[in-house]
Amino acid sequence: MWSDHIKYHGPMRTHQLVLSWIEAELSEGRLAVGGRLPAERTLAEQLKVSRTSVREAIRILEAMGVVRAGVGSGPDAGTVVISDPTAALGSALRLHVATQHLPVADIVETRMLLESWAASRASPEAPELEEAGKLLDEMAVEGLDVDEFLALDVRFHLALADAAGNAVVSAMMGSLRESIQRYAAQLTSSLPDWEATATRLKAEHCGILAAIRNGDGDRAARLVAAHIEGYYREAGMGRP
Amino acid sequence: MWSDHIKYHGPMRTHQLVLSWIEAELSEGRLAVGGRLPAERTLAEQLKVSRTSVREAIRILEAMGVVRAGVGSGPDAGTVVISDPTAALGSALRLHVATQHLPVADIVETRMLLESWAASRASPEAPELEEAGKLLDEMAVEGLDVDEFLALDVRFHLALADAAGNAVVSAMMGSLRESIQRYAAQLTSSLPDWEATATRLKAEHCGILAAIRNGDGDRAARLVAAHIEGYYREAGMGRP
DNA sequence: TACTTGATGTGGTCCGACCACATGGCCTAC
DNA sequence: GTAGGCCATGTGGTCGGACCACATCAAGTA
Repeated sequence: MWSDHIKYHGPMRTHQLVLSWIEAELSEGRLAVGGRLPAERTLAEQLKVSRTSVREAIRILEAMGVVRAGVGSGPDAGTVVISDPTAALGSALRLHVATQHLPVADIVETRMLLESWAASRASPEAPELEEAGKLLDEMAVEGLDVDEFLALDVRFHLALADAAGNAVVSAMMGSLRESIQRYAAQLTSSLPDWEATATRLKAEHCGILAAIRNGDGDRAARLVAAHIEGYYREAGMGRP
Repeated sequence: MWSDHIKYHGPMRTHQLVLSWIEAELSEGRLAVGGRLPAERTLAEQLKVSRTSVREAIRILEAMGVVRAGVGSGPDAGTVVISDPTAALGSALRLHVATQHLPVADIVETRMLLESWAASRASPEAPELEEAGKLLDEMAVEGLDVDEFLALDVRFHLALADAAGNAVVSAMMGSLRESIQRYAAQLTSSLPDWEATATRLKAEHCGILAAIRNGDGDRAARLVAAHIEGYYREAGMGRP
């Protein structure tokens, strides 16, 4: 006798009570990013629950990227509210990839979708493009090893995603990259000629950035899609 | 002296050790969906940690939609591995919306992006379209109240997303809807003429489904985008 | 045969203790 | 008067043990 879209959650467990209290505090604005939660022992007493349950709730919030816990005294101590959606989505996706219920191919496809949309929407004047340009300069120097190059590559792509100005898309992009990072590194090691690939990637990066700066979103989107698709194809994904 | 893309995680906390053990078991295939974790007390003894830490790890996995914990004996008891990515993404997004760091407008925009992509990619023969058609029939009957209609509407849209065959996109779609469900319900109550709106929505649903069945993905995508955008505009979002 | 009852094993909750850590103020030595 | 060391305080982190509610199953009983 329950509506379809309202799940029956049984008797609420204690840590969920704590969770909803904190979520309410956030929604009502009594708790904001940068603010601190009451100390665990205090909160336990206030809510008439055990410290154990409070801690379980905080663990969840921490895993969700909503809170950061620090020991000791001073500015870094206590449990403070942060906002890192990428952390939550990233570890969730990684775990579900581990269960083999999220195919890596679907993640790559989703990444192409989000990233080409972002490229087509990015404003030519977005400040993030500055950052992206600087990253390209860093990638251009000689003697970079593979890991360094890849780290810069990640940041370049994230900067492009940020330039579209949609926080949800940015967070999802970041988490997708994170969830398949290990996998991607593995792919890279199987490339026939890394130097050649790196040169090509750099050229494509420049093309993408130029297209965005010229206001040609459609072209940028096409280039991004080709860029990503080409990389994974060259690395031998999908067609074993 | 740590590479850019490898974060230094300080001394690993005990529950994280449990977490990585379980994640490894999943990755190595020793633990799969439907399988059960060792009992909390057993696992604690195996890993030489306290039951508290084991429980914290399990709490996180539960919040991530990776396991389900059940008391008592029998088939529903114990901690069993499931796979519900939507749960994780949904609560994460909802929490971050609460912190006001994820604008609702960005979520709506992302939903439009994902859903129109799904419509353009859906195969005309996808079995999910059967389901979608049945849902349209149910929505056509007279005397449905608003909540019932909305519940069917959600399922219709999710069915379309599933028809594209990308698990990541499906999960993200579901979580986006979940995270703004309360908000959407609030919007709906402010509609000037619900009956008229419902009639229009039903007509647009039929048009979308027909376009997909005809293999006209581009048209379907355009219709979906207009469908969603029109709804939120009519309800007064964005342009106050 | 049908019912009751207890043993067993599960997660759920709570408590009290101790640890490591970081700060701040007090107290001492110079 | 100042500089240094030291301890009180408060934070999260971990642990072990206890008890509860619940569901099943097997043994005993009517």
